[in-house]
Parts: sequence; C-alpha cells; structure tokens
Amino acid sequence: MPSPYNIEIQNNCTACSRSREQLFCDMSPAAMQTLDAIKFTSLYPKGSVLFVEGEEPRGVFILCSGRVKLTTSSSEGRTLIVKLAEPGEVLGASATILGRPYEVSAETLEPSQLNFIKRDDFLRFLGTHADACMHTAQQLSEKYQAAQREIRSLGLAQSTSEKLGKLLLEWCDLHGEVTPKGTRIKVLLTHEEVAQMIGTTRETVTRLLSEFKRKGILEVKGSTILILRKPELEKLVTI
Amino acid sequence: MPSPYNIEIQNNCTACSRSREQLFCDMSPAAMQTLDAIKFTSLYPKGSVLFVEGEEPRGVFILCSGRVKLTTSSSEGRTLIVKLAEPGEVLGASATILGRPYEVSAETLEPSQLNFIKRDDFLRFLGTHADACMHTAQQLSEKYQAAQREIRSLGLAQSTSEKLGKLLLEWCDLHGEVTPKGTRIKVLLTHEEVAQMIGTTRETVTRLLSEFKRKGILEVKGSTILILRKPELEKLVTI
DNA sequence: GTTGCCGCGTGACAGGCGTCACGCCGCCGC
DNA sequence: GCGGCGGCGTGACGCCTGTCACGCGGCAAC
Repeated sequence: MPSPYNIEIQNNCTACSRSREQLFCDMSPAAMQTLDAIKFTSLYPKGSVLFVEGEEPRGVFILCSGRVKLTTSSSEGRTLIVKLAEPGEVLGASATILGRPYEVSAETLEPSQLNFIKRDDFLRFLGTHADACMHTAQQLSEKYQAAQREIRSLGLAQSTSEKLGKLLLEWCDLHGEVTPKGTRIKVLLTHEEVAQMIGTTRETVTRLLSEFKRKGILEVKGSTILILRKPELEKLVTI
Repeated sequence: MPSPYNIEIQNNCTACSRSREQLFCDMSPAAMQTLDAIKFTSLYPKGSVLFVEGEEPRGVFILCSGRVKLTTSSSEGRTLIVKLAEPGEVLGASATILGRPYEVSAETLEPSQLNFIKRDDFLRFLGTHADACMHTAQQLSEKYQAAQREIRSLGLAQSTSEKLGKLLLEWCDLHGEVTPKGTRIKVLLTHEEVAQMIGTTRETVTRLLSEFKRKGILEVKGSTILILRKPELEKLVTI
C-alpha cells in the first residue's frame, strides 16, 4: 500500500502481523476488535510532537512502527532523553490512567505510525477487557523496570565514560549486528542527543568517543559505530 | 492490640480503616475478601530485608504501616536509594507481574507491617478481579511517574546542592509541619543515607547542610531540620 | 570507667567535566 | 558559487565534588 512516508501502513489491528511479537497488541480477539473500533491510526513525519510534558492527558499512543524519543526538560532548557520507544510500546499510559499531566514529552525520531486512543475510551477499554488491563499492567511494569535501569545508570555511574560505555553496550544487545571484526551499531542520533541520553554535554561525548577510538575500542564511520573490543568496554562498566 | 514492635497490627483488610486513604487497598468487597484469604500478614523489625535486587520474584508486599527503603547497588558497593515507600504501596509488583528478577532491594527503615502475597495467588487475583487489576495498573503508573521524577532529578540537576534542595522541598511537601518560623521536617535518615538518595557522598551532604545553615536557609536540631527560608531554597532548584 | 563504634564536621588535594570559544566540514537552498 | 547552518573536533580554564584523612561527641556494652 503506498503511503506518504514510505512506510507500510497497517489499518487493522486484528490483521496486524506484528501483533504477535508486540507485547501490548497480543490480546484476545474480542479485545482486538474493540481496540480497532476506538483507535485512530495516523502517520507522523519525523519530528512530530505527540504530547508535551505537563500537558493534560488526552489519551494514549500505541507505537506501531517507527521510533519515538521520550524527553524531559529542566526550566533552563536542558533536555534529558529518558527513553527511545520501540514498536509495540504504549506511550502516555501512566498519565492517562492517573489523569495527571504527561510526565515526559514524546517526539517521533523518524516517520512513524501510531494508534491514538482517547482517554475515556482507553479507560473503558481497560475496565471491560480483563486481558487488556493485564497487558497494560505488564506494559507499565516494563516501563517501570526500564526507568529503574535508567535511575541506576544515572545515579550509580562513577564517570561519564561509564555511562557512555553502558549505552553503547545496550545498543549492541538491542540492535547490534555481529561481524567478524566486532559488533556494528547504527547510531541515528547526533552527539547532542547521545549527550542528552546520559545527562552530559555534546563536547564530552565527542571527546569520549575520540578517546575510545584512540584506545582501539571502536571505530566510527559516519553514523555507524563498530565496537572492536567489547570486553574492554565491559571492563569500563561496573554498574 | 499488643504487638512486638509497639505498632497496631491490622489482621483484616476488609475492616482496615486505612484502606480508604490508601490507593491499592481501596477496592470492591469481593476483591477485599479474596485479598484477605491469600495474604500473609507479618510484622518486620527495622532493617528487615524483604527482597533483594536480582532475586527471582516470590510475590508482592503491601506496606500497611511503617516505611521501607528501595535501593539499588553497583557491583562496587555504591548504593542508591531509589525511593522511600509509604503505607499503601505495593512493593515488587512489576517484577512479580513480569516474572523477572526484582529490580530493586527493599528494606524496612522502622518496624513495619506488610502483607505478603505469593506470585501465583497475586496473578490469579489480578486475573479474576478487574478492579484489583485496575488498581495495580494505577499503582504501577504512580511508581512509574515517581521513577520519572527521580530520573529528572538525577539527570537534569546542575549541582548537588540543587538535588539536596529539591529533596528537602519534597520532604516539606510530604511531611512538613508549618510553623511561624518555617517548615519543620523530621529526617530519619543519616547523612550517608541522604547522600545515597541523591547520588553523592556523605561529606558533600554534610558540607551542603553547613552551607545552607551558614546562609540562614535552615537550622538543624538533632534529627529535625527547620527550613527558615523556603523561597531561597526554591530559587536554588530550577529542575 | 573505658572501649569501640557510629555518625558527623572539616581540611587538603586532585581531576573530571562543564563552559566558552573557535575552526572545519558537508549539505542545502538560491 | 556562496552563504548559512547544523554537526563535529578540540583547546583552555576553572570549579565542583569525590577521595582521603583525621578529630570529636554520643551511646551502648561490659
């Protein structure tokens, strides 16, 4: 099916082939049918802001395809990237459930398909479909554990190089492509954004990557990083 | 009723007077009855370890009275206090729901009453009582939002004094007793533990508190802190 | 009393990293 | 071509804060 942003659009959750691998969408046919009835599917270009920290919750977004960054900002303009969301994640669920302002902002990093569900519809959906409620609890548990890992990393790391090392290792596990020479990862973020992920500055990220290169730990080619000596990196990370 | 640790024990959730104010426990009579049937009530002395980070999930603990600290530790022995849990909170829910290891450790800070529910019982309970599942989702949402606040504080703060200031202000909101001279808070933690809450060292906490005293922002008398100039503190905190 | 331990206060010192500043490169639009 | 811009590389500098070290006071055990 042709579509504006060159990604395959999926209008029907029941027929969606991705649903089996995706945590939230894997539920009973009855629930899926209801979901199909209350959801609004949209395609968003890169850089679309889905919701903003502090805004009253309009509802939840289910990420079907694409990537979304969740951020939080200080009053002085410093930004922290809390998480990069992957397909299958539900965004804004906690705020929607509690009726409290969104605690983070969400922005697409690439053209993405999302299903929006209005707050009232979502709450009614959870109340009437036990398995959907259970899935939501699982999603929230996942999110909570991910947040805990983030807290660990931010609060216990001894140095910035440790945090950067940890981030690189996580990316290896998540998207790493193992080659004879080492693990290759595509970093689709700027140094600025990498810095925002570990709570530091662009300059420090640049310097640390140079240091890693100098030590022969990795090689950088454009937007891909080739990790040559993963054990070296793991030795750095003690969290 | 007399009890070992001088706190009033409540054996019956249905009759528990606290349930109205406490998020998790406020559910339908049918669910409460089931809860009463599957829970194990115990009193724990100060310093009891309920579960340890990395351990396979045995089940959840509902904190009836007392206080519990949730911590995470680095492989090198550094400890971060992630949260101080208050009565009404469910501990270990995310790990129990996902069947993954506990992501934090839990230890009582004072004699505390907790209800334990075994994993299988808890999962069955959520599956059969829609309102309990909904309450759990709410609890998890709360926990997630609290974790986000922690991430903000750890990741966006410019300095340690900002983090300490933020912590003091939070305590003012939570337990602060407003007096003509200022807001009084009881800090039942050592400097070491305060340091572990904001990811710094004991010495720095001591020094910062001295600095705050010198500036006339607060007074320390034993374990109580009297915040004299709250606005001054708020000016420090820009997160 | 005295011994030991724990929590707190403080000084000295080094170094990591945030900040500012500048230059380079590649890309896009006109 | 050329100007502008966004992303990256790097140097200089200074401060914050982690680390080590030591002393003091209170408290419990004996």
